[in-house]
Amino acid sequence: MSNEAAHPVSDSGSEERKSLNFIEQKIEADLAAGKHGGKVITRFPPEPNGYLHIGHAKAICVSFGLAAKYGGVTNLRFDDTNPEKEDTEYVNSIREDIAWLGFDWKGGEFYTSDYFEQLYAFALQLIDEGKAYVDDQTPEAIAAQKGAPGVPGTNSPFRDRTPAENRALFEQMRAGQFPEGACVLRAKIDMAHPNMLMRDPLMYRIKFAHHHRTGDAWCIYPMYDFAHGQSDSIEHITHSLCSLEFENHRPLYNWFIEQLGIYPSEQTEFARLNLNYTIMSKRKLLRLVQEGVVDGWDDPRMPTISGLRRRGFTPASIRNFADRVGVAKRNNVIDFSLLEWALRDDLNRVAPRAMAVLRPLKLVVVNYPEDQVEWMETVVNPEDESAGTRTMPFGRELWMEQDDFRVEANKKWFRLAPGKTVRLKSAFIVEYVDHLTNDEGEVTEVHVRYIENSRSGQDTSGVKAKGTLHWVHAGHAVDAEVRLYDRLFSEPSPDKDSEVDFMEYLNPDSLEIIQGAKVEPLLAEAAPGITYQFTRLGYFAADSKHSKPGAPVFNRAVTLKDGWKG
RNA sequence: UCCCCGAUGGUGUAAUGGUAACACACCGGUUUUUGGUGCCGUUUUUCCAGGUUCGAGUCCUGGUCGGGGAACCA
Repeated sequence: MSNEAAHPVSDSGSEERKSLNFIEQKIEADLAAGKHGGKVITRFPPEPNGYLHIGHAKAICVSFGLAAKYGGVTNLRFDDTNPEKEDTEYVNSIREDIAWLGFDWKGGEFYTSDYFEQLYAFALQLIDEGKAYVDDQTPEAIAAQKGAPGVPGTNSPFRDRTPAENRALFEQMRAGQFPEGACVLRAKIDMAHPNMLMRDPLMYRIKFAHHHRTGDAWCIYPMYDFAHGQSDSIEHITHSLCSLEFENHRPLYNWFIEQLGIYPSEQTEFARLNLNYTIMSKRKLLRLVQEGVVDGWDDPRMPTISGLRRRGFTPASIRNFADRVGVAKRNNVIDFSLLEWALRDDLNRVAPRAMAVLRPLKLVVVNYPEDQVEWMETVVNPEDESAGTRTMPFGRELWMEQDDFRVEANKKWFRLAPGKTVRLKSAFIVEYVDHLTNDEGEVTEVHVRYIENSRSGQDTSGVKAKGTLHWVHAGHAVDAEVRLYDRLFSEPSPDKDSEVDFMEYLNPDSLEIIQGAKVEPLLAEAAPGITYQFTRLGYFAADSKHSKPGAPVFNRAVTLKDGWKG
């Protein structure tokens, strides 16, 4: 059960929109030119070394979305060439997150490690053609020979080994006859190339590490640059979309494909998503988890997909967000408010409404019979008639929100105060009678009188109430814990300053836990996966980790927009 | 120092040589039994200098500014 299951959302972007982003323009040009046999196959290539975040969500929406738009498919490929960092746990979470977002990898599920044998054969091919060599130098020596931007590098003394010699050496590398670090396989390109990545880049290194899929079958592993393009090529990926940081890699990507004479996949780069008041680096997110600053990768304050899910975000809202963000090559920082807007926009249409009082204040309807309970009918969602109606118990003793009462108030105050009259949502209009205070001067109880013929839907009283309050019947109320979240960082760009640790910018008030909130009976069994609108408060979802039937724990996904300038 | 990429309101994204537009944010109004939603509206924009052209955000040249670029990471 989820908001989306109950209300299938037609995907955004369906409305006519003439303008195409630069990748769509390229694809249409390619299609028009009959390139790639008129096909569009994309891929999403996560390294299984962490959890997916909202930045990946954008990339997923772009790669899967574009393929779908042009009648193609998308492959999911786990880029697992570094066994020391990768794990099956991450593979599973990545699968779950992509599926939850609403995409399926019709093209298939692949692993770069599936291609290790093929990649090895490619390496031998280059060796035999004199385009790759085994280098016995230390990492330090190789780095020193790289030169610098503007300064040409120098050739390795091992650069001119014969193909036969290189082949024998490389075979020995695979056979485990050399220790880690003893040698590497390098492409023979140009040590004076202006692009540093073209200065005889490493293709293979020795690692006696256990791989999550191939186990101990290999002790040499290909580097990213020698694996990614060829993997795309093997899968006949037509449009390999990635982030800007790989622009400098494109010449290398093309070089390997050209030298090998294999399927000409093409790489196109676009700007990754940046969101203010948060961080996107996997390494930093991991630190938040490891240092216990948050409650795991799926803490509702985390920008991870699992965190957003736990917080109460819907897949449709994230897809819509990605759509609004757009695709371009310019570096960008998106306002967090756009994400919140996307959530509200979706939830306003699909979220069932419910009554909850976060900070309860006793409200006594003094002229209402002591033992009487009436079940008031109300709509489940005013934006969706098909959602129907439900009933809520009403009686003499109710809970109201502390924030909705003031002892002193001016004309702009629409809520309850001495002399004021308000509507109790879906029930009666009530007028102030008096209130009680304790020794500290705090208000402990508010007394009102209800107007009998003002019942919701059958109001003949003629009385006007400017404000409408939410409430819960005391006798039927269920206690709940409610967790209110604010942005995790108080600084728009927590990693703006390399001198300052981003942890310095943590927002100390990013989580507020409220015990003893009072919610209407139907919320007692609320299940994670469905996000409710708590009337006048915001959108809330039961917490998947801590909520239990009868003892619910709610996460606030986002507040309602508050237009009150009081 | 060299290579690559980018520059349009506060933030994003369009305009594909022909009136700079859309969304978010902001501000104001209106509707409302959610101070929500909806609806209407205000404010704010082409980095600089030359050039081509009847006409330049768009093309050319130079500059400025910003981002990326050396890993036995991806």
